[in-house]
Amino acid sequence: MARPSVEPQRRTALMNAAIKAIHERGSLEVTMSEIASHAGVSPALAHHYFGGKDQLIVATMRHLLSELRKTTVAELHKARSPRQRVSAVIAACFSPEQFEQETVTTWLTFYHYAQSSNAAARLLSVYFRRLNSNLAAALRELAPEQCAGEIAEGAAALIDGLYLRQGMKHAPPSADSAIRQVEIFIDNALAGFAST
Amino acid sequence: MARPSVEPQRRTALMNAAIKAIHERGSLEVTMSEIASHAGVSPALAHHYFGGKDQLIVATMRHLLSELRKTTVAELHKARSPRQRVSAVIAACFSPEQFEQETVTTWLTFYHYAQSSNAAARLLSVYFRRLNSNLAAALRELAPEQCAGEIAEGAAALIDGLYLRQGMKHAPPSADSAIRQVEIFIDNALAGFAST
Amino acid sequence: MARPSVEPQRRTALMNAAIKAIHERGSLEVTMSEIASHAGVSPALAHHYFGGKDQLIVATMRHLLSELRKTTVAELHKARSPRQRVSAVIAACFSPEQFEQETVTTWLTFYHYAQSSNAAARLLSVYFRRLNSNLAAALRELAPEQCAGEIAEGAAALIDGLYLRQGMKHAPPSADSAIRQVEIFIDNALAGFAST
Amino acid sequence: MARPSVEPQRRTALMNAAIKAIHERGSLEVTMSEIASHAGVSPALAHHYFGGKDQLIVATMRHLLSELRKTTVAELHKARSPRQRVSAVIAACFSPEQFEQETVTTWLTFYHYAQSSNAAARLLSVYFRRLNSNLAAALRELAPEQCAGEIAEGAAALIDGLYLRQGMKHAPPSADSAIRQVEIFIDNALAGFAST
DNA sequence: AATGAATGAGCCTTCATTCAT
DNA sequence: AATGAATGAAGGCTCATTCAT
Repeated sequence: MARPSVEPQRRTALMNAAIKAIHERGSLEVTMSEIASHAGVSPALAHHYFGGKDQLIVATMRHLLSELRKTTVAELHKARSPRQRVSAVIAACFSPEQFEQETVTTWLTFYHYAQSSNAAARLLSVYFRRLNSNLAAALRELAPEQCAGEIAEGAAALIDGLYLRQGMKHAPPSADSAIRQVEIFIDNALAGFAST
Repeated sequence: MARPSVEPQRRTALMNAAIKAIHERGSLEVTMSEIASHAGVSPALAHHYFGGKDQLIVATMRHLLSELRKTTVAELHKARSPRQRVSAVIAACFSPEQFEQETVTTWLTFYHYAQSSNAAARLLSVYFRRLNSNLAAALRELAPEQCAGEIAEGAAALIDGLYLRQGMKHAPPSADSAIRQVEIFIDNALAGFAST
Repeated sequence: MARPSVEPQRRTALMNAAIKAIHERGSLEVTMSEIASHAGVSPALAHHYFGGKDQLIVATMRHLLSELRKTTVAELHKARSPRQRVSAVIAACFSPEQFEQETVTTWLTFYHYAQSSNAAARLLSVYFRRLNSNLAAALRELAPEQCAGEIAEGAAALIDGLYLRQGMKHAPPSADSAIRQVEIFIDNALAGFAST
Repeated sequence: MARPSVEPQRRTALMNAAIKAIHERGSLEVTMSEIASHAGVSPALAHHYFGGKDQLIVATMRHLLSELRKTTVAELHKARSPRQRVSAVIAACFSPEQFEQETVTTWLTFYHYAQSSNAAARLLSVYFRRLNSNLAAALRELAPEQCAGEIAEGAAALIDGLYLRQGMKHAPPSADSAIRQVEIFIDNALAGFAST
């Protein structure tokens, strides 16, 4: 039986180490050494597996993005109505895995990174589109096309804003109140449309 | 008559140069040389006037913040009702001076910087409090204490989210749609409360 | 019967791989990985068989030198007169095996290497002496001791110079014209001595 | 009166330091630190003035080349006949400034460098052309076109070969014997032509 | 016999910062 | 008031080399 390759383990370990390191510094201004030592390996190994710092960062972004996606898919699977599907998307964004301090900080750092890295910008725009289309798809069954799009946009912006503010605080994240804010936003928006 | 010192001019020029440079790079990873040459002076002079890079950055933040404050005060001055005062605060946030591409980019960069700089964090928390209290003060005359606070928080988060998304795009900012989003949010929220 | 060891094959393969790699880079700044992958093996194996990069390089030099020697001996064997022996030595230097692009490049690289490696310098001085004594031995039968030595020295320098210039060009080597240059040199030198 | 800029001084000092350092190591595998400390400055300054290691190396080549050119021009100026012009070119190549140990080593190193650097290759080909045309121009007045070209090529190759061999030795250079070799080569070649 | 995994050491380069003028 | 000159400190990256399997 072939000896199982350690590469995937190392890669995952290094990406998690990157998240930790980024959270500690609060920015991408972390050294490869810092990241590597968080993973208990040498900086050279990080280069070996990722080819460079930028690539490690981007891989980590991709990693986080795919985690979010998995969570979203899982939540959507449980939903039984359009409105529940909206809630599912929101819940995924603020699920414990996504909304813990380290992840939020890293997330915001990536937002920032996207301003100078094309690769990062592309990844984020994928996320933007996905979030938007997930929300809009469900909302279109609850409001006319026009409104659905606008509500989705507002909700997405609100979610980002809540992340951002969460990232600023040094307090542990309170997912519940964040979720409530967005849910109320949706409810009010749908009600506002109906009463027109 | 004493020859007027050029110091204030230089300081302002350098802070504006910093904003430009930060916008170009999309991050604080700009060299002092870059900033200085944007202002047409030597890097050494920037040091002379500000004492260091961090201090120049923080001064620039303060500068931006005070601009926003002035605009807000001016807008509030024109308001004739509580609801108009809410709109005034919103309008100030998205006023042309504040919401042009360069400023938005810089703003986001500062958000990010606050995660690793205490001075920046302090400044931002001042902004947070002020925005929140401005909104809440007006809202308290339109909804009960409890609700007012929550609506203010939501509005603030939404504003930040809209800034953030604006900063990502490479398109020119569209203040109007942003304002509309927030205004509708407020309206819906107030309506939602009323119907309870 | 014992399975024949693969060691000699591997060693030869690695030395040829080194020649190829050196030619491609145009210098000794090739990585062990490059060399090893040219031979289709892992870098670790190259270490295993040679003990280190320097030793692989030196072994490759020795390899090339012994090839040249074989060719020279073969050519000398065919010669039937002193003058033909001179031509034999020259012909060997520019024989197809020796004077192909890859070999020339590698050869020059070794010249360069000799400036910082004692082992390389020793090997090269062996080559120098051998070339010189081969030429001088034949020439002594055509001119007095004194002259023979000087002509041999000149011829050797000329040969090196032609190699050097060949190595610079990116065109395929033209052995014929090189040989002609040296032969004419010899002829003229002998004629020059005679007319004294 | 304007303070005289130290830039030219530093640049020259650094190029000379590079020559020294290269001579010591016998190759371009010298660190910027080594070079800089030979010049008594920090490595950062070398970068400041040259932009990088490669550029410092190429500048040094250019420097050496222009020295050689100056010497050649000066020697040619003293020549009174075609044959003397040939001698002038040869003398320049082996003049004390050019043919001291350090310079020779550096020169050979550059030959080698040209195999992997386009900039270096371009510079060297300029030297080649110049040397060749200087020799050929003078020779054309002493022998027919055809021959002149071939003799010039041979002389150039011989000169390079003598440099190369000088660079190998650890003994001080003996310009005289080198010059004599080339002069005899020329004389014999011209005589050889005449007797045809 | 052979290699994947891992690392230590070292180099180029960048940049904020200082200082003499 | 202003700057050219210079540097120390630090980070990303490469690569020969080692070792357990």
